Amino acid sequence: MAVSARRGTPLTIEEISSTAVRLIDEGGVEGLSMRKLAAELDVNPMSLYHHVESKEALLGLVCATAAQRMHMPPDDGAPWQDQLKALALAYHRHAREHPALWGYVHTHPQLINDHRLVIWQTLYRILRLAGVPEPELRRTSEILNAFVSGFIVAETHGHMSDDPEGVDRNFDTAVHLIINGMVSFSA
Amino acid sequence: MAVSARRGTPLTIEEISSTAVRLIDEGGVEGLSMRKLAAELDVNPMSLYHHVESKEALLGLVCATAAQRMHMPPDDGAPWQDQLKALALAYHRHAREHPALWGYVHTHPQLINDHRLVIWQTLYRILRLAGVPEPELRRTSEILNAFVSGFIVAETHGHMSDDPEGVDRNFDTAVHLIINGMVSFSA
DNA sequence: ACCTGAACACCGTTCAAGT
DNA sequence: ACCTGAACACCGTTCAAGT
Repeated sequence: MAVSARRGTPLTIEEISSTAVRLIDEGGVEGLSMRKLAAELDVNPMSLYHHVESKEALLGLVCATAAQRMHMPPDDGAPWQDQLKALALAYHRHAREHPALWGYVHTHPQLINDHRLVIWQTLYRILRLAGVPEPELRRTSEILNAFVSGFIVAETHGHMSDDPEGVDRNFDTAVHLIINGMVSFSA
Repeated sequence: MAVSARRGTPLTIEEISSTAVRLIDEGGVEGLSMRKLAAELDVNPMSLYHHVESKEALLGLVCATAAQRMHMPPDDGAPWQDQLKALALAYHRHAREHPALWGYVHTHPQLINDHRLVIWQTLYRILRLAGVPEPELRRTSEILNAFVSGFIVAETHGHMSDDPEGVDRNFDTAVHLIINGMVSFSA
């Protein structure tokens, strides 16, 4: 059988990807090396290159994997303000689970640039509901995404001072600021 | 004279720092290595460690250097909306000069966390003008900074689709959104 | 098909030695 | 005081060889 001498099972991309996600969660993107990942999988470093073209490709895969784990709020018929807030909360929860990965995606946005992704479609739907005209959808969603990402990266990297009145007050303020800005924008 | 065998002059921190800024501008943060920097300075790699404790410390120095080059708009007595926009423009211009460094600072915010820095003091002044109460100044400025940084990182990393009606329309929209949000916030 | 070991060209950094 | 060369423990990746 063409099977590793050190393991019983052959490698799978899922195994590689989810182990990489875990290592990054634990030690940051700069803490991940092909060699450490291979050791964690109990495999020769070079075996990885049979499933992944390069470290950069691996990181792309890892970002895609993490993005798929993000769970979008359904269309529950609520007002757009509430749905936008729910979406922001989904970002927030996901970012807290994978802070290091979030920072990486934010500075390597090619990895999430595909506007067919659910996350963009959800944002489009909510912005339509808010009355944003069709040709402005892309622009507007990119801006909102950048704002929320910026906030979350700052927060997960400790750039947000704690508020004595509650941990999530900064986040609430940020979301309210955006929503208020949108309201007076469409008026 | 205790002078390098390869150069006429001894190294200075300024020389190290500004050369590092240039290398990062040219090839990104991951393109900078101590060895390349030393080669660029025509010096032995180990000489750098006499002026800088580690690569991480060097990057801190580099961020500080770049931040000092950022030129703040003066208090010209204009309405807060205009001054806030002018400040955002200053960010924008600076980010376009050092895009790689901006991404790095944004994910390593310890480097700019000091609220005594001019940039924070300028933001505080404008927010006071906008009627933000004193105990909310820090929170509010952190949020706005995160928004604008998020936008600029997205933009400088190619995450913003081009607008046929003008390059800066996305930026204008973003700034207007924030200002409108602030207006209805204080009302 | 899938895995491996040796090798190459790089890293950051320590340390003892030079002037 | 400032600089250097050799060395150590790491990297990502190529390539020819194994099953």
